[in-house]
Amino acid sequence: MDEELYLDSEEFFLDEDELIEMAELFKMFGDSTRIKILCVLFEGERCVQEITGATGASQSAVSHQLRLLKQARLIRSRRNGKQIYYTLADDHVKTILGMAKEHLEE
Amino acid sequence: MDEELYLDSEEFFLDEDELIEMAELFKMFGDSTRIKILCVLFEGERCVQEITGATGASQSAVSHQLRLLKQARLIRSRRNGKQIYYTLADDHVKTILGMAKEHLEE
DNA sequence: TGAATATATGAACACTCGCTCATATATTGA
DNA sequence: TCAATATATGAGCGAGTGTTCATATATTCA
Repeated sequence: MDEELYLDSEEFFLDEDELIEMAELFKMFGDSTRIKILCVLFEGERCVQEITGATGASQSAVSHQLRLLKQARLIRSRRNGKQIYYTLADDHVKTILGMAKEHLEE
Repeated sequence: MDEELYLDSEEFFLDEDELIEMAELFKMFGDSTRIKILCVLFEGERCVQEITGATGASQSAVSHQLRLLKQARLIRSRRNGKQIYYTLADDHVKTILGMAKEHLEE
């Protein structure tokens, strides 16, 4: 019930909280609109208009998803005048997507 | 609408189909029961009973999730007598989970 | 063959998710 | 201050998800 899962000799293990955190993280990658947004941000900082244009989703849909991505700490934002600019929070996002792509290419 | 997303100088890009495939892949990691199952399989081949015991989920729940993981080609199965043994399909699973863990530890 | 065991499967349900639509908030410039 | 622009937010919906419960299928062994 409350046991930890120990993973091989490299001491990779997850307790119940980490498990849930990890599932939450992956849920963020489990939607193509969000992946699109992240991919757009791979190229650098972008404002909502730009993201909306590049993804083809509605302004509202993009805004909702940006909120989720921000809550998950995958992206950061800063205001500049009327626009709000978003960037990837760290490089792991890119690495994780890269791994996934490698997996799919087999 | 139908545009591809080009990602930085490394030529990382995704067309619409790859985007959906990738989202489907990540959805598989987006549930703690499934992550538990994958983690159990990190240690090697396991039968359903063992997986059920290690995860604490019901036999039926485990079986349903194993089917999804198999459909997603993340695991393989082989029958040995009454039991069916499951294994990870490749090493990327481990790498992807490892990346996620690294991300969460920051 | 028949009981016991291991696993899979289908239906049903509560819950979650991503979207749209309408509207609110924030900022700028006239 | 007011209109225009950029973004965020809340309600509501249709679709999808993970579980349980009951049952089906497969295999072994007596």
